[in-house]
Amino acid sequence: MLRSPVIIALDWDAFYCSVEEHFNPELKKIAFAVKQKGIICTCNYVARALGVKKLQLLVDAVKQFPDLVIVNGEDLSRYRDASKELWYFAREMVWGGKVERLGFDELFLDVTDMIDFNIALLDDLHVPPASSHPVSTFFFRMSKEDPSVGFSCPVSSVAGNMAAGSLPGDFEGDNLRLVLGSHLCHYIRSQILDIKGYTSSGGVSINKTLAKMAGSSHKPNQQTVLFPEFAQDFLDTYDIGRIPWIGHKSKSLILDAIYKGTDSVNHTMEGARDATVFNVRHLASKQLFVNILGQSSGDKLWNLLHGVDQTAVQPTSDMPTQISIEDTFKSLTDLIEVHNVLRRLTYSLLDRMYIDLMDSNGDWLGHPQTARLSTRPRSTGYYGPRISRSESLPSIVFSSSHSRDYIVDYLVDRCWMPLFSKLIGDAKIFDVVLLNVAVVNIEKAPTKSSDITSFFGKKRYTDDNELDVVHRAESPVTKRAKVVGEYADLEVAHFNFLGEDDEDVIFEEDSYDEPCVVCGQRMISFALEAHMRFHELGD
DNA sequence: CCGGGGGCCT
DNA sequence: AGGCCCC
Repeated sequence: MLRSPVIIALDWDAFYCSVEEHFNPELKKIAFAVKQKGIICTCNYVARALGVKKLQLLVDAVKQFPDLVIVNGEDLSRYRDASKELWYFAREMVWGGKVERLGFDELFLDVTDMIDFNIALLDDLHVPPASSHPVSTFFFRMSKEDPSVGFSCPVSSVAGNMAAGSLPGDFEGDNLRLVLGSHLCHYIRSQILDIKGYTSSGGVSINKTLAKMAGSSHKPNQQTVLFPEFAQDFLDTYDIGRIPWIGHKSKSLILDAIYKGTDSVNHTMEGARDATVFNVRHLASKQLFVNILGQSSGDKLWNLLHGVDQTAVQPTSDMPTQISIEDTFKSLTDLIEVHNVLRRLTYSLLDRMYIDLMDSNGDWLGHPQTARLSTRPRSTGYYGPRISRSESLPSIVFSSSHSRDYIVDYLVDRCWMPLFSKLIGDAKIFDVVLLNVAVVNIEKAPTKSSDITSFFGKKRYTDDNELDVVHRAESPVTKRAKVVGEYADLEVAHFNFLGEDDEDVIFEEDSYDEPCVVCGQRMISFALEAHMRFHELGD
């Protein structure tokens, strides 16, 4: 018999607010909201009790709630750091590190292996069906190696809520696995609260979508298990637009297709078209979905309506696939202003690269290959589509021998401004409401920290072939050496750190002037701030 | 009056 | 390069 996966979805409650409360505990007692530009992006539960809404216009909110405290949340650094910290912490507890991050405040945990292992232990105990032994408890092991690591839980009841409030027909097989999953979820949430101080909502089910929806059904600081036998009933009352992965476009296409024959008044009237999962399931078909959404999306969304979601938890990589920084404006028409904004954004972008792409030794873990500039013309509206242009990212970005100011100026003048010209066309007259600078196509640097260092440590550089291998492995650095020419590159710097070949090393002495107070590593001064964040996050 | 990100697919 | 989706 095929066993179902056990998936836990976690969602940090009012995340940006929790982070702000972490920095300023006094906020816990008062109603406050986090704003970005003219919008309330989230608010704490004290404020929600008063009626403050997420995504409410700031002007409306302050008018309606004069005492509402407003915190600016346009700089995401603290939220990103906290998000990473909680993700790392959760990952420690999940075997194989199977944890996927969605946005800053949600995680999917594939705990199937942990459940399998513990179910086997439970079977060995010959515990009879729970109904006949309602008090039987079980020690859930969190470690395969150390039998003392884990927690005690009852196997005769679930932790937290049950979706639709329904007890399953039995507590065996997949149902028992979910019961154990609910206790594991509770334990993980408790650890996160006790040690990190963040409350969360949890969902437990047999796939990502059901787990996520279950978790959303009881908030905040609660959890919900959804047994597969109730999944269809649970889903049927939902509007299809509330199913994760069914967005506005898909919903609209689906409803248009279903109600194609109906009169145009009903078409445009809100609420005239029944969009419940139940209704759509009965009026549409898999074939219809495939026809209007394409094979892969149609198939996927049709399955979702039936509680079927085959997508695996994709462990989130330590390396982001892109890094972007943006700002929005009412109107931007002056090239000098654009230049100034791009300079500011580029400073932040470099910071982000030092934080997310450099290890604590100052070595690059990944090299973005592409620079992308996006904008939004005001002519297509504040919610119109973005347009973008890309080009190869100049390798000077990875140079440790140029000042940060120099790199910023280089990028703005040689990269972003030419791309901006491409975007606005020949007329040179423009009005844009958004600028976004990004580095994408991030290639993983060859793993060097242990392997290559020990290689350098043991070997002399007498074997040309082996040296060749090293050079080829570090091709991004080699490429940079061609551009930089007279300056030393990272490989040379490495030789120097290892006490090799001091004399032909040429780099600005000031560049490596700053020792880290934690580890003593010397590095370029402008990377130190980012470097300290690594220590704070425990690498 | 108009969030700042991020991922995957086509 | 853009479109969809998520938060």
